Amino acid sequence: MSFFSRKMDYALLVLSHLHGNPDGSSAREISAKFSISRPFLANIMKTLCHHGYLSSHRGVHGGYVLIRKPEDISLADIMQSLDEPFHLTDCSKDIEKQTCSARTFCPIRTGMSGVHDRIRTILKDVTLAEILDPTIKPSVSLQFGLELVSNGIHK
Amino acid sequence: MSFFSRKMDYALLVLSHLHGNPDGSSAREISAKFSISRPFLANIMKTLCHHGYLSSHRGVHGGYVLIRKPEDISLADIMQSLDEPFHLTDCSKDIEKQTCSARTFCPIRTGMSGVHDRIRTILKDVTLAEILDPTIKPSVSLQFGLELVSNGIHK
DNA sequence: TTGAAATGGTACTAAATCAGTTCTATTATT
DNA sequence: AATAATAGAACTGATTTAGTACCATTTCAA
Repeated sequence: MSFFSRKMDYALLVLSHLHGNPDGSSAREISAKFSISRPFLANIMKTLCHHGYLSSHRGVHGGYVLIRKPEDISLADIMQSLDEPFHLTDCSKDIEKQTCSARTFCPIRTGMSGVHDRIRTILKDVTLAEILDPTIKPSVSLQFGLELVSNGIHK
Repeated sequence: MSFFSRKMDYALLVLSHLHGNPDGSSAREISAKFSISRPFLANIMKTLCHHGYLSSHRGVHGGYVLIRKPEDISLADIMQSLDEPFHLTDCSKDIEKQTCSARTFCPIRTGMSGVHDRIRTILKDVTLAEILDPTIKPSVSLQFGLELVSNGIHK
């Protein structure tokens, strides 16, 4: 198994694509471009919209627009929205709840906690902005706000 | 799903326990101490032995002994021995094989590769020595070699 | 010499998770 | 009215994980 689920991977693809297309794009368009299952991708985009990353517009020329700044979207955020929060081992959750039966004598508890924190730090520090390929720039800058988006897609 | 499989988690437990018990220990003993399925743990210990982390001794007072130095065992090593090498996404493998259909225009390829490397670095850098609870000292030092191990367990 | 306790090796199985599908409803454009 | 999009929910198939089961071999001790 991979560290990132396909949902996670596709979500990053969607967010990156939408960053490069500030006028918005549809599930059909993106699934075609990257040869990805359309309904599966559509579900992911619904979820991203639901969690406030995207705004949506229904109807014939509908689609989604990225409404959060890439610097404000961390990998940890996306993971939590689509799958579940990062945890190193099954017992990470038990430890938080103090239900691990070996908690008083577990020889790796402290060490694992350190590893957990180190990976978690990466996931919180790395944002979409860092993932974006620097050769791909948005065709219309978002810095002036969504009001400037040409077809007026909004939520 | 957790980042580390149970096999991985239990393996770290086994290695740590054996470090604290240089005379060796058996699957029965460890499974009892940590309330873990014995046959499952036994399989993991077989694998660890097979990959050269442990030596084994059959028979009534048999068991396993840790034969690699904790500083020489990285998390990446253990992961590779028990499950498979770390990879960030499914397409990590495709990228290596140049079979990703979007490789020429994938907007996240470079960025993901960077994240992959950062996590991989942690897994290669963190060793069993760092995981071990510093308050637990082996009762007999291994620094003089296995010949000194009291019951003469060897492979 | 026999029984118990350990590993060696392999194959198998049940449950959980992931990836993806299906269906129906609603909205908007042409 | 037809079409193309999202909204939402339930469902399914395939894969993976976690754990079992079995039998053989080795060793020790009574």
